[in-house]
Amino acid sequence: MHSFTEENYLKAIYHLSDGNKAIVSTNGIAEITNTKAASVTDMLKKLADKKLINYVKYQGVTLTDTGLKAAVNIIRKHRLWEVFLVEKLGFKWDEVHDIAEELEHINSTALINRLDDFLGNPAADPHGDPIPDRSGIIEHKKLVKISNMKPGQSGTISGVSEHSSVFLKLLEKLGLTLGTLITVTELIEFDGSIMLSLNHTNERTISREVAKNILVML
Amino acid sequence: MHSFTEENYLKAIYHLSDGNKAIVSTNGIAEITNTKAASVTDMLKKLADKKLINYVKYQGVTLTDTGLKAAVNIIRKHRLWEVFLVEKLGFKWDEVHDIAEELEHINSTALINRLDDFLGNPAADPHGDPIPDRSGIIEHKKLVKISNMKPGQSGTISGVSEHSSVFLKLLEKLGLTLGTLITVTELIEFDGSIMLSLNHTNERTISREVAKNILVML
DNA sequence: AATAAAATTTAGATTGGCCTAAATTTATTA
DNA sequence: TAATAAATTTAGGCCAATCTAAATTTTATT
Repeated sequence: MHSFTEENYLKAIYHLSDGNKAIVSTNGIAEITNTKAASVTDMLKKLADKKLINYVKYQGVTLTDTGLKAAVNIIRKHRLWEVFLVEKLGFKWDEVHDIAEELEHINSTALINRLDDFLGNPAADPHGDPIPDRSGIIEHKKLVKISNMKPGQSGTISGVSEHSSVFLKLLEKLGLTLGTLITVTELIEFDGSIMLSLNHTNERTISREVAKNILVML
Repeated sequence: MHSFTEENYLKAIYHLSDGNKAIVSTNGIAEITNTKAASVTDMLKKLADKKLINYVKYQGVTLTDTGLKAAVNIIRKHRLWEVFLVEKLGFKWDEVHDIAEELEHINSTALINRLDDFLGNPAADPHGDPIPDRSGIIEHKKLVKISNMKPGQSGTISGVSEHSSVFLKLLEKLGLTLGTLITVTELIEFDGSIMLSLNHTNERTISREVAKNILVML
């Protein structure tokens, strides 16, 4: 289908446009693909020739319908493989990203659909990100950052917006894993940090930076 | 580690040298890698520079210890993935080769060792080929081609030396799958075809060509 | 042993993906 | 709004992997 590299660009554009068709910049793409802006420009021309993106010189890019479909399919594969790695092979949630990054490029619809069934058609990956179904539809849950919650509000941790291993390990250590019930008890005015209760039993104080990356279902 | 392409060359050399260190020809490699001899020559130089093969111009190549190790590791991955596809995802034995061909290049020792455990450390893949253990040791069973059996001899079908989908589907149709007990009842002198009984119940006549590609444990 | 055939290698080019340095366009700010 | 800064693109090159056509070496055959 598309080359390994093309797929990575499509995925990058998808992520930068927040899963939609927002305009994305050359430098933004360069940053998350670990390449230089000049290389990105080259590739954008190729992707535009293939009608996967709309590209206007100096103005940025958006995904076409075809491009979006392709990107969503890669996301689907990535997330299903992550579920497999955690649920079946016993990896931790902070260990699976790099491996899934490779597996997502395996090209077989039969494989991915069977894998989906084997896993019981999961709705979300180990980080709470929704898994597109085989027709490419994504069920977006309305989640709220802890940093946007008011004192007294409660909810269940249902996602994270930062996937680095250091961050995920920290959450684990703090007991802030998916499914945990939290209540915001206090906002610390001085530095914006936030006090929480976990499952009505433990207390935690987390920095604003951490709070921004934890998503809660109210 | 090594590039996708390098891995495919190593695998090709491995197969052509019968899993050993026999001398392999440029044309032979070109044939199974679907490239031209000139391309092979280029790559052989690179592999020789990296000490993965011993290469003497015009004389052919052999794998070095390092090269053999790398090749065996790819074989291990390929065969474990095949087991996964058949045992866990429900693919048929004639459907898994191409997918495993892609999966074998995924680069993670942790992944493959966990997969091995998840599958119960299988000794052979769905075609009966032995799976190297994590240290690279392969347990070779002494198997005999049906075409080399004498009338009256019995054994259990334990492998095939041809992996094409047409061949495997034929075996399925004939009931000549792994584990089937067969007895050679007669050799037909005219065309070399062979009469068998299956599990002491059914009769089958197979061509010499088919018989050559079925391996039996006596 | 000489010659023809087959196998292999070299020469020279192409394509995909990437780079640096220089040029151009857009955005910012004095 | 003119000048400066930032973002982006172009120009020109590099490397991996491939190819065709021509040259060379080995093998097979008179």
